[in-house]
Amino acid sequence: MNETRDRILDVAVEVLGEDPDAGVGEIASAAGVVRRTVYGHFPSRLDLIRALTERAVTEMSAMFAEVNASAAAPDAMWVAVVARIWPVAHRYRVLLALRRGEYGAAIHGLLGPVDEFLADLVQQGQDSDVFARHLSAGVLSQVAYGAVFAIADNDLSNETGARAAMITSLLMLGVPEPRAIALAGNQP
Amino acid sequence: MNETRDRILDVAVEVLGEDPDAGVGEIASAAGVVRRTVYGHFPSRLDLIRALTERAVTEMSAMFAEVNASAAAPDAMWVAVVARIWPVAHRYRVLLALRRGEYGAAIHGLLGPVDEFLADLVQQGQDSDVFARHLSAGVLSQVAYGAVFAIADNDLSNETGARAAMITSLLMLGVPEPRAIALAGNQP
DNA sequence: GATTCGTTGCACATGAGTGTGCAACAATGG
DNA sequence: CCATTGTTGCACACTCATGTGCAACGAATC
Repeated sequence: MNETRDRILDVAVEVLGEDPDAGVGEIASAAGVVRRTVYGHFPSRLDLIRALTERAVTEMSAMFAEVNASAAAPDAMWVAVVARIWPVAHRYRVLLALRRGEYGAAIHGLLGPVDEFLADLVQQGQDSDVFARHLSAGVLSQVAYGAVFAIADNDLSNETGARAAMITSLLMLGVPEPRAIALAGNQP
Repeated sequence: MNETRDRILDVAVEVLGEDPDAGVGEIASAAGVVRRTVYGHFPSRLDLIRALTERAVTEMSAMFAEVNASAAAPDAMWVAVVARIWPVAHRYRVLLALRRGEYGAAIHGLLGPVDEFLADLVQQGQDSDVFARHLSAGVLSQVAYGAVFAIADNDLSNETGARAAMITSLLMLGVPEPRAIALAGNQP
């Protein structure tokens, strides 16, 4: 039965979001299960976190593929990405915390595809003069979606928050304010 | 003799910057001292971190007072702040990590003055229509200087990095690109 | 030379988290 | 009814960081 396993993963992302150093015991309790059961599904705490991250990355990669298929302009694609990430951004903020911390190195690799896609998107934007070049595509993409998650963390995650996250990230990508506001107006 | 005590604090900010969960033992070794000695100066690990934070806040507050005395425009003051923070931004990135993690609540209070100053600065900028209002002054200031520290962390902390951090943070504050570039040109 | 002060090197207690082993138990389905 | 499978509830060993106690040691000071 994968039901329990799935519930553990669901709850783990939540608990670890609250406290990235939460123990297996806390996760188990929150999932309404005993610590021993968690070890039945995941040999070690690291395996749990790995499975958790892989799951999130898979989800996001699918979303990226969808957005990529739209073949829109880079800034419009960025807005589409933020719009789709936003509802679960607060949930997945743990990914940002996980790459620092104890298992940082192990997790960093799993997040590779996500980093790549965003860096590519920013690169395309820079190549077509839609995004600015104050920073390299790699760093700029990291900082920009770092800002999105930071806003999701500080602001209440409501509708106006999504707009604010879009506009703020677009601005720091070098998109002029009028166009940023226009793009944030019509979310797909 | 405060010489040892100071060295411990110096080294602690560095070691904790590498790994916010570093133990007292690691800090002691890095300071060329025995674990027991650290406890001689700081009753508990929390006391160490508190002293460390207080020291950093004191330093930054003095800098803020200086910048504030210049009575320049908010965007120019922001540039001045980033210019002065930059040389030690990589060193003080631990402060961003410390408010999450175990002692987050205890540290958060100490950082109050810093948050206040920056929020006030952004608020002034918004009041005088120099900064945009996609976000409240409190959140916007947090996200903006979060971006500065993120850039200091990812980019090599060189001269061009400082410019990039200024421009990026100014952009997300809503400063138009031409003015942002102009402001970043002449660092005091 | 005696004293003070900071440092050192242990030993020790404590607490918390990890991971394992094993027996019992409930539900599911052949 | 029986067998499989997942869960539970211990007990246990292990590691690791924290914090304390105490004797000894070295250097500077009186």
